[in-house]
Amino acid sequence: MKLPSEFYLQSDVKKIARHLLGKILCTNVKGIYTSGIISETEAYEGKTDKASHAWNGRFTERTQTMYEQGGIVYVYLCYGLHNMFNVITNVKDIPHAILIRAVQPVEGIEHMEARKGASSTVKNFSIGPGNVCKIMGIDRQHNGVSLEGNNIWIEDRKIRIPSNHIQITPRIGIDYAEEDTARLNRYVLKNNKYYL
DNA sequence: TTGACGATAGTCT
DNA sequence: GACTATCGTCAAC
Repeated sequence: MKLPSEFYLQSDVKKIARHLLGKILCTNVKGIYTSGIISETEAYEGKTDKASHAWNGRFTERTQTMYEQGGIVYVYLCYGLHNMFNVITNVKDIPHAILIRAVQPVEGIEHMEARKGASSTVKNFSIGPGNVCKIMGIDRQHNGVSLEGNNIWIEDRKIRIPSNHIQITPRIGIDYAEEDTARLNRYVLKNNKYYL
């Protein structure tokens, strides 16, 4: 059921981002198991993408995770308080990443509610990259963790997403990226109450 | 060593 | 719809 490591090694990060829709993101943090269907992703195309932390080959202590081989997790802090969860793809030294922006809660919903301190019926309960991390229990301790391990992984439960249920749009929240802001790298599951 | 700023979310009008 | 909390990172000094 777990996605094989080959899935993350593919070279087309946009294609992977599209195929992640409908997959199940699972976490087991501090003995608590939760899972959700991935319903929104964004692809970041490494060195050639100004919106990426690794643009133009930028390499720092923080971004070194992105240069590892695909199949690991990249988590970092934004605005001083929000964790962002990314899946690293492609082979070593190609810093491709996919930001998970939204999920649809499946298992362990009561634990998600406890983590967030709110009912799952509230608007935006699981929408937005910061919220995804919060309800799934993901934080910066998980940076660099393998998706083949038993803390965070992604399963294929054979949920088929018809291509006409996928909406492709420009990415958001990256106005600083100049011309790359307009790239159509965002994939959203349509007809789904768990998306905006 | 320091300062400017961000792949946001929640709150208040 | 606008406003701001809040701090790790990074690049410049």
